[in-house]
Amino acid sequence: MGRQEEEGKSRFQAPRGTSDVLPEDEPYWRFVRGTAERVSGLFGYRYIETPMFEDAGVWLRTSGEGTEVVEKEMYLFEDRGGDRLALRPETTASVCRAYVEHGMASRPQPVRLYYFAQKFRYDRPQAGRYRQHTEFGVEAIGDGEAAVDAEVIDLLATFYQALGLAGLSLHLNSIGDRACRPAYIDHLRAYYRDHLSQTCADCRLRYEKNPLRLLDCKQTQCQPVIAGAPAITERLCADCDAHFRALRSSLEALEIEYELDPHLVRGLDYYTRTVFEFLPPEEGAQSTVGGGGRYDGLIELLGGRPTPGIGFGNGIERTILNLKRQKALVPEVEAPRVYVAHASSEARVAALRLARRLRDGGVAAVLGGGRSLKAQLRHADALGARYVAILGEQELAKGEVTLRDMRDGQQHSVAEGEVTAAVAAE
RNA sequence: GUGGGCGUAGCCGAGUGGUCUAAGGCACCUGGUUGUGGCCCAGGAGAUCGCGGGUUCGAAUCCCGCCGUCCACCCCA
Repeated sequence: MGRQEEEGKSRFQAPRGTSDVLPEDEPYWRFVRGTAERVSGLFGYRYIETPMFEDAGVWLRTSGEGTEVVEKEMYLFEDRGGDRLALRPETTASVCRAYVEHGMASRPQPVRLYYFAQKFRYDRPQAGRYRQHTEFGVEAIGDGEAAVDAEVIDLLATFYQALGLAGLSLHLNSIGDRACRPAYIDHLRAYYRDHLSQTCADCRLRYEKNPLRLLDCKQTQCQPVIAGAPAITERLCADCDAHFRALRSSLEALEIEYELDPHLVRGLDYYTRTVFEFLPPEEGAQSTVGGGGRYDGLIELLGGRPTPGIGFGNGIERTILNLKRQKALVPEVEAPRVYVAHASSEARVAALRLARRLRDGGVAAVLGGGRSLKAQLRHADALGARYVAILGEQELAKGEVTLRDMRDGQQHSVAEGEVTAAVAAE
């Protein structure tokens, strides 16, 4: 940033990995957000908003030391008072912090929350991956039943359906809990110990730091090793196994198709049992549109009583990317209904007043002027205005307005007081 | 963080060492007489050729660094 200031030459640009949402994209954002709110409401979820930055400990303590998010992707800073803060890299921990802080354990359980939030990660950008992105997410805290897992997945599937996004596939896995995962990891390590020489360099690191990730490696040389690796779903403890079975039968009852993916692992350490992702049909690395899972130990890590929870995050930029790819139709944002033109400078004030009057009547009106009537009509056309109200000497003299219908070019005189009604019809 | 591609007006894009004080299209503005859109016609404005340095008599065109972007890895939404 200092560069531009020092040199005083380059123009400013949005920081790497960030972007501006321009009016052309507004319809998409409006549609996606509106749909998210509507579907969340249908499922009884209430809106929550947490700060964009908080005590870095919220994430340092919960996300896991070996994870990328904590190790190198957080925007960490110290404020003027010396507090160690971080830009929100992940929303679940924030929401859980709020749950604990506001004593939500004393509300009817589970507490169902949804949010629209920006997240920040210092990552190398590419298509579908940004340093700032927006997420629609949901958390159901306080109920460990598999039925809630199914509900959360159903909510996300309903959201996609309402958007008209087709062809997404749901990948599902269970990664066990504190009772059975450590034993599984031991098994996995034992298996890999004999195969490390056949794996890629990254996998040798994963073996040490994040063994579950071994299963997710895409290197071809590692595939045979992965294929022979023990599956966690075959080593779940009785409780986790029962939970996973209950979830699957719930999904089947809801007729939600899923694909069991024993290699599905999520990036944060706090996940337990259920993990899932929705993937679009297209190829590409940055493909996951939405994903989530259960986090039964997270509230405790944040100082609350042991409380189960489950949620998902859905990337809005990726959602919109997919809507565009599928050429989905999204509702257009309405063009102004009336363009108020004035044909003489004497009529300027009258135009101002007419515009005000229209708006008072709930009609969207854009004020023209400052150029020829021809130019104003051209302008009105470019804006897509349905009507042009013309005020000039003639109209002023009679207290009327010439109202032009831009669809067919028909125009007629209307008394000034009747313009709103004339234009509002239909 | 690693490897690679790309970077010419708001957008698309020609031009790859001199004829470039940079083509064309879209968009924008004005006009085509006297108060009227969309088509057409004419005109206009708009370019530090991403930024900085170097090579050369001469660079948008070659080299280096930086920035940005895209692709793959990594990671994830």
